[in-house]
Amino acid sequence: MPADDGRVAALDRVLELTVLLGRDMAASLAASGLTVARTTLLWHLRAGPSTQRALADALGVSARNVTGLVDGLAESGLVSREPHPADRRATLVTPTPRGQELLDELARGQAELAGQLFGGLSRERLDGLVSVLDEVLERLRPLVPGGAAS
Amino acid sequence: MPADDGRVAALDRVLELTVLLGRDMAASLAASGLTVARTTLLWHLRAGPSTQRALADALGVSARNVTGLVDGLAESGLVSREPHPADRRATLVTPTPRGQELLDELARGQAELAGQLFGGLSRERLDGLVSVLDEVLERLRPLVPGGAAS
DNA sequence: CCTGCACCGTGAAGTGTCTTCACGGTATCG
DNA sequence: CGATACCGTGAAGACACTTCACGGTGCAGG
Repeated sequence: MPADDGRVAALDRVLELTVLLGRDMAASLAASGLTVARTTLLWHLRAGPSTQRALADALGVSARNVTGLVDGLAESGLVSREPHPADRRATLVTPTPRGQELLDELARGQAELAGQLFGGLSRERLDGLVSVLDEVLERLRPLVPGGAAS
Repeated sequence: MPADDGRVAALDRVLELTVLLGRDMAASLAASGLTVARTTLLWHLRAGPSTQRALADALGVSARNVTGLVDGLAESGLVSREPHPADRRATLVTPTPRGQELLDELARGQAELAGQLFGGLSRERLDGLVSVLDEVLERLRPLVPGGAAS
């Protein structure tokens, strides 16, 4: 069935892309003494401080795991735990000034990577790529538990 | 710079796709009692038996790690270690009949996923996607250490 | 008020994926 | 025959995850 071949070829490209991108991120983060999981948690703090429970839900991991990740980030001086003003059970995780600097740097690195990957593409091809990926994501989301999480 | 926005938007899509696909694979494999790393190793055995050294290079991990992964797969009865006919230092990792069955099943699952993700796309859009991804991969490969590995 | 239940975060224990370093066995080349 | 490079693995350890159990807190309902 030749119709299938094109689809499997596309999936192969996507799979290789995920592998390569994953390695690239892990390597560049490791150069800064970071790990992917901790950085992902920090990244979710751009919008502002957050409860560990909320972070666990957002990342799709157990609350216990968030405790460990925050431990590591706090030890590196990137986030701080502060008491929740209204709920004494919860703790608010907040980026420190150093964490904020790092977040800005991460955003710059992301823009740079985007430029390296998609820099020479015409407007049409780029728009086409985004629209196809949106369509694929729309189909993939319901297949994955917690796919609605951003 | 609005030109940058489109590129970052594309990268966002790719990143979300990575996360979702990773979860989907991990979940469906876990349902079969497998893990991603072990299955990846098994997947590289489709072409035939292989030395652990060769597997380490192909997967981009340390030789020690391959020992552990093969241990797990052997314990599950999916691969077997056999002496290399010409080099008594090396061991050849070979899929067992059960491992072969599993490989066939994995290939079917991959084709099914490709159908679910890209099924309704027109020939043009699918070809466009593959060509854009090939171009992006071409740029990404040199950025990643070991990017030449398949 | 105060009792029961749901919730927040964390200690304990365990699995899986990875690493580096050291070592014994083997191939190979001079 | 001997130096050297290579193959796989033991030992020890880092990190990302999990479930289960427990103490502290919030929030009703009686």
